Amino acid sequence: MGRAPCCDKANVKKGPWSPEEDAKLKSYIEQHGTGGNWIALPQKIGLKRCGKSCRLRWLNYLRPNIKHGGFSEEEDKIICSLYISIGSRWSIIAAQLPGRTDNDIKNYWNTKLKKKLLGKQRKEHLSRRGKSLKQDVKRSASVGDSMVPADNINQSPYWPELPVLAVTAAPLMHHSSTQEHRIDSQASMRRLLVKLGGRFSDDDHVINEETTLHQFPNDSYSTDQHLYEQTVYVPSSSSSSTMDALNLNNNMDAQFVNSQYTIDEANQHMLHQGQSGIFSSELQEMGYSNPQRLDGMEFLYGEEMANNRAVNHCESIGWADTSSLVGPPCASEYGVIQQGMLQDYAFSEMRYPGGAQ
DNA sequence: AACCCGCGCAACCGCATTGAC
DNA sequence: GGTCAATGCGGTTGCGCGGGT
Repeated sequence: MGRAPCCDKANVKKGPWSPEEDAKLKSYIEQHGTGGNWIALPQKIGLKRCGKSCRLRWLNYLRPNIKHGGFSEEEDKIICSLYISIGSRWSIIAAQLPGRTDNDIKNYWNTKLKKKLLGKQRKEHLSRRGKSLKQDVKRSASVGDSMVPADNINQSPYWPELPVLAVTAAPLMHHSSTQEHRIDSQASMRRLLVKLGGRFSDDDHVINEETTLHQFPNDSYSTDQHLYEQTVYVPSSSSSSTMDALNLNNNMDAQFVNSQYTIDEANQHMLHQGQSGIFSSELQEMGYSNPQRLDGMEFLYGEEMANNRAVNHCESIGWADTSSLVGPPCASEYGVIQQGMLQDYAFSEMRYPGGAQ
């Protein structure tokens, strides 16, 4: 029992749109609007197109103020940051980039940005691999031991130097203001993700975590507002409309869509928690003994992260609760992209061992 | 010149969600 | 509360183009 088709496929034209069709659709919508019914619209204009197709054409191409191509460095960072934060929710990401469509961003990510990241990842890997090898040779020579670097004995051939992340089972409860802020931010991010539709695999733990997170004595609006203010930046230029939207309802999605996400802040939050911990459990499930690998992503996080990671990778992290973030609609995608990158990377290593191309 | 291959992008497909009844 | 149609969304496909052989 299949799904009923949205239109009569036999009488519907498919494929690229002609300029005439574009003109018809554009002029009609500019004059009359969509009429709230995309299905009926093509018949009204006399287009042999599916309503969905018309909608897509309008949204992705004919709509005014659409930008195509030429993504800036800033936009790159926003896309990457949001992808890491919320996964492949392109419509939400697109809402943060005026003039960009979800389709455009999706294509850009799949064809360029992902590769760009992998390129950086690879570069970093090679440079550190070089350094590591030199050190290993030096060490082996001084110890007079086997030529096999001690670090590499238990490692996958394609993952020559992955730091091990120790994931703690419970949030850390330190009392320095920095730590408080850290845990606070972590909980904020987590809650934001939950509100965006994420969920946590260890729902049983969630209860415990909620009671453990003394920073959040209750679930009051003020707390949510606090976390929202922490994680969302409302640009002054559009503050009135955005604030209207915020005041009109408590729908976090709407708030998110109608506001500007503080990318840097979000990154800071995640990075201070050891953001890559998010992936750890899933990667471990996938059989990667050394899941902590974000090489090439450092540019998203800045020098601080790049440096901190080296220091922190053996420490317990306060992001432990979110390390188990899984499941639809977005959380699992962290793992997916990480998995994708890992697989891509491993594959390229198989083809070009040692990075020689 | 012909063919192959990879890339970028527009469009399609089908599932999920929403809203009206 | 259930059903169904419309809409939204993300993944995937297919085509055109340019570069390489």
